[in-house]
Amino acid sequence: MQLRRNCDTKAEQRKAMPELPEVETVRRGLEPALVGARVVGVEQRRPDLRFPFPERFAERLAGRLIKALRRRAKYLLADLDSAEVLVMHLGMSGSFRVEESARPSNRGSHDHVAFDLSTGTRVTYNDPRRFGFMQLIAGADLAAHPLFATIGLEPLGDELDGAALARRFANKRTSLKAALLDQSLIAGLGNIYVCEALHRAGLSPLRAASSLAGKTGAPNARAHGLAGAIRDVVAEAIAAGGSSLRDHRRPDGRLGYFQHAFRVYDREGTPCPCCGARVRRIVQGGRSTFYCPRCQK
DNA sequence: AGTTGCACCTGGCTGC
DNA sequence: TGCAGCCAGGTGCAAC
Repeated sequence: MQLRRNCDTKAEQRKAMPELPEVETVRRGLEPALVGARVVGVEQRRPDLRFPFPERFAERLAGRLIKALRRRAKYLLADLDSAEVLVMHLGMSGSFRVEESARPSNRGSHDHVAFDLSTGTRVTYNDPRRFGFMQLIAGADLAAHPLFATIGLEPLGDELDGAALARRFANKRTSLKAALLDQSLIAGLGNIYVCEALHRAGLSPLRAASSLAGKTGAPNARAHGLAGAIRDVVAEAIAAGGSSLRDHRRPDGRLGYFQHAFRVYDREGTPCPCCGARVRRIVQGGRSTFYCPRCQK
């Protein structure tokens, strides 16, 4: 099954970071395989990823029923019948592969964990850069856990609107770009979707985060526009199957490929699709920012 | 306290 | 052709 099509831009060939839409796509792909299944075996091939695996990781998972698979920000949360939650983060290059246990493909050099399920399915986690990690956390402690206690608004659903955005960004001295990347303000956005949302909203990444509210603190048109742009960009990417490109496979084992063109991300020097001006690349906080200097003010 | 910058890690690309 | 060196990025933590 080959889903790769011709790639025409550098971005499509090269970039594939699991931001919220990609993680949600992975969740939806893994859900049918995991939920309702029991873990019958865990093959853990190294002691750590970004962080060490939890103590007695395989032992604590063995025999457990997976009751649900949720997502919070960029985290996948598998609810177990032991009242623990398996928390998984894909880092920058993590991916899952689903196949039959009886006929597993050759072990990849970066296959770090494999879960064998009661259904005869094997789910393998692969992560070349090992920026991902897994944790086991008691369900009752999840909300207060340091990983989740300070996480910001979900861009999906109805909690993110202009007022919430303006409130969160009020008094921030930093740039819109940096504020949008801050997971404690808005959850799940990474470099790609921040660039895209700002372009869509027509706002400069250099603009002060605090400029989304008027003197009274009320959200202005920029706040409403940006909130809408974030929701739209994320929803469209999920609908398109996540912008999962080369080093990010969909959990069914296929290359996650889809029709999705970034308007500015990694398109330095190419014409802005809105006005034709050349897309500019700058560095903010050590990260590339791509934007249109004419459309985005 | 709020903000900035670096380390972690590896594959892929660029330039010699 | 081969190889060294740089770049990408999410997160946590150290340093201003």
